[in-house]
Amino acid sequence: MTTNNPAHEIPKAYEPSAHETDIYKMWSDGGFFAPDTSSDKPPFVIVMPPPNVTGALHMGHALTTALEDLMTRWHRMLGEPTLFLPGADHAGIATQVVVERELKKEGTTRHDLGRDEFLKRVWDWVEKYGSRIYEQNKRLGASCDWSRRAFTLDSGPSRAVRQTFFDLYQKGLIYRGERIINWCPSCTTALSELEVKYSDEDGALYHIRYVLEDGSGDLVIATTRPETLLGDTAVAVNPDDERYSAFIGKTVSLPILGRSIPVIGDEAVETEFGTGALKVTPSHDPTDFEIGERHGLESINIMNLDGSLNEHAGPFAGQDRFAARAAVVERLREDGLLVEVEPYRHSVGHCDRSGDVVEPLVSRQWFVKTAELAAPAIAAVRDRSIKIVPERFEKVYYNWMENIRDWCVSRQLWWGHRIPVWYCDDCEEVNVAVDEPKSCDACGSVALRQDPDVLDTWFSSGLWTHSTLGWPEPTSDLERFYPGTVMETGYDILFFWVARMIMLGMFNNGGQAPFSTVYLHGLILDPEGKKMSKTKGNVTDPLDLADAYGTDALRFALTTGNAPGNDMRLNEQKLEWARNFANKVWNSARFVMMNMDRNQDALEDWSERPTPQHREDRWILSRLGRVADDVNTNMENFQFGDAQKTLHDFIWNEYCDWYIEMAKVRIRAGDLTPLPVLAYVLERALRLLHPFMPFVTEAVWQQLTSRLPEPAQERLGGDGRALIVANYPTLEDGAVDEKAEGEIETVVELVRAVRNLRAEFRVNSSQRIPAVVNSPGMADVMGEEAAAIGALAMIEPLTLGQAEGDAAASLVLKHSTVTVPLAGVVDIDAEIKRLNEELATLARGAKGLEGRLSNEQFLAKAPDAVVEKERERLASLKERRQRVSDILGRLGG
RNA sequence: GGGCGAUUAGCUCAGUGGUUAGAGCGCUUGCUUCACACGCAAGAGGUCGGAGGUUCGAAUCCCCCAUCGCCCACCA
Repeated sequence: MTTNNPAHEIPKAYEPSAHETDIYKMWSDGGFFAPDTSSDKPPFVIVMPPPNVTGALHMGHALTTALEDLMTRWHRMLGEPTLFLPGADHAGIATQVVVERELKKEGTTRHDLGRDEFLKRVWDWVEKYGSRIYEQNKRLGASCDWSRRAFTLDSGPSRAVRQTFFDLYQKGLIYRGERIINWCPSCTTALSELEVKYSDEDGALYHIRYVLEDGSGDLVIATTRPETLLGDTAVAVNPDDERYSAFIGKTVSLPILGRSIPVIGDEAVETEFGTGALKVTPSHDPTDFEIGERHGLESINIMNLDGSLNEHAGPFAGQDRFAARAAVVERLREDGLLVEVEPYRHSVGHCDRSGDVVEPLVSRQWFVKTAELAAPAIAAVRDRSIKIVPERFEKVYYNWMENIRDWCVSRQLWWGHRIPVWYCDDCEEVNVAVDEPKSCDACGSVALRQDPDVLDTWFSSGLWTHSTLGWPEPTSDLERFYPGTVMETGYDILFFWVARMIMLGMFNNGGQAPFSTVYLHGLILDPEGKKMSKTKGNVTDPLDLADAYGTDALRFALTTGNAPGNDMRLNEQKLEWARNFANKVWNSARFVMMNMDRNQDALEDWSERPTPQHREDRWILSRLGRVADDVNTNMENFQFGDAQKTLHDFIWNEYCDWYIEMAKVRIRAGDLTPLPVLAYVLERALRLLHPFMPFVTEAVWQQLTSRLPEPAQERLGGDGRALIVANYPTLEDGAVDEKAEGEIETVVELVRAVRNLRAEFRVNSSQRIPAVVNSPGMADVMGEEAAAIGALAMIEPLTLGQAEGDAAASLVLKHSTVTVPLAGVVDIDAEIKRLNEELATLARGAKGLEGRLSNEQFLAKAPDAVVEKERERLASLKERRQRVSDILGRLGG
């Protein structure tokens, strides 16, 4: 990092790559990322959603990191101990699939390797690639406490998993049962409801005839999965359906297999759908499973775990499910039992990971009883102990939580937390324990076998807010940093993760919610508004963008200009806009430092608010104070986009376009009093901007503050003399001066008016013109600012007073009238026309206001302040109208 | 079948009751002004998706409708 270069040697454009690495190292070496544990202030804690350990950083991660880091940095600068805790998730299925794919290339499988050898391979993989995601987050400037980084399979979080399982079991909230679950034949594991994604697909509705055994007729059923008829154990009709009520109690012969199955009546059957008769396959359909339970039907599983049919499928045993479907249909056709094949679009479930079609089937799995856990989690949001931003997601949360179903947590995988259950071979006792038991609790036998399955990845993720802090041990971190402050993540994992964290966090911590605010961000979409996905090939790598535009630009672009929870399209223009802003900051500093270096002798200590020498100084200081106040308010309300927009506009439009330009006029005239104000306001602006653009602000700040005497440097930057730990500005750092604000507003209006006239009359940009400013109430202001106005509007000479002569163009402003005598340039007729138009506009405005002010209802019901404001507006409009008609009179219009 | 969101300038988006609705990009015009062409200055461009209602006052609140997107839901 170059901190002491003379300003004229500073490059004209900000080059992110020349600074980012060094600055990050400086922060890291300085120890600024770790929370100050000596502080008495309540800490700010944000636990990073752990990315998949095998994954690469995508746009969603970049957004998460940008948002979490800006919150963290703001709180750090407020002097709060801040903990931004990073980590990674073992991501059960995802990781296992990746390694299995590797094995396949080598021509082997995990089964060939065996469990231990396979797990070794996965760990090797994690060793090799697991730190990639951390490095990527560092490139984004994440001010995480890396000394506390956690991995879900670390011993601490693993113990937390076993302890939670044990506690849930003790309270009867976890059980093992035979239930219908979603099975992925590719991953050969059970899935939870959430891991199944449904999509509408074209298929067929097969109408199949089931013949009554007493020869009295037949029933036609409709199904989308004809192969499952091999597992049918009944045919059901609605008991109120007159077409079929006579059949209830009879038996039909199951096509192909010829088994005798009963016709039953059940309310669940919709008379309207299909033929009104339903084949019942309790083993392979959730509705059928329930019907089976109600009627005590046998449940015949016809499928192997790889999706092929098993011995119960008779002639189709061994065939894959889709081949079997075709074969069954063919056989039905041959048997004359296929009545109709109706094209049919219906919803098909796919595995979230493999994309394979999911099969519902009955299987023995572990389930978490969620209703009891959900109740306090719902209450926590209702009583506002947890606030969801934006609020509309609370409704979504309630809806899901209030209809929550038991959570299948066992997975038939090898990579993950193995279920802490040991079965006794001798007495069949189920031993649930935190640590591996030596012998069976019931009979003392040592013939124990641990459950081969692992837990759903989201089970350990659900403990993340406290397992990372040492729970169940009563560590000082747990004591100090639980509950956390904000949980920031995408709305797409509200159910997967947030809901479960709230449930398990409260369960494990005596009902204490794991965080007080949930901030949900939207999705980053491609420029066409499409979701980014690998298969679509429209994925942009955030680090490529960071390379091209700088990390600050990427972060700024991702977090500005959209509201919480809304999706955002990202395009190059937006990144350019953000990059340009970083460059603007860089160059404004370059200007200030060049002037400081040039006038070193005159430079005073500007580390504290300088005494304003001029109206402009009072104005920019006042604006600084207001902006600081606005930004802090927006931050408190999680309106990050607004905070950044406010800063962008202040720095660019007010500080650069007006204050610097006005200051130039004085500096050129040899008045150096703007220098301390320029430096001070820039320094405070850098602090304000730091959470959003950490690198460029730190780079500039280091160079700027190196131009202060040592003691002042200390005072500015805290112990470390780094912006990252400087205090965040407040209203007091400026000083609201409404008078100065109003007066400069008038000056700005005047300068703009003259520029406008110049452009309209196509006055050569280098030609200075004369102007007369008539501003009775503001004469002293105009006098004092005359030099600046003259320079900025290219006026020469600037005369105060009443204009004379008629070959002139005039603009009537709020507090002044400016007249530019441009003999030979101004077309008087056109000028009269223009003024008449303006008169009409003013008259229209006045008429509207008069109407409103003569409305009794308005006077009676609107607040006094509003009425008063309208009166003032009307008076001002009338006064301006008078001035315009005076000018018209002079011109003879 | 429910629910949510979006619909505002050519494009991408801010803006939740109080002047004449804002920004960036793009566009037009003029600037090699000693911080910045990743720049400066001036400008054009909108009946805020449609209809109705509440209100002194509606882009903003309510009702209905339309289009697009997302989420949830066991109709085989």
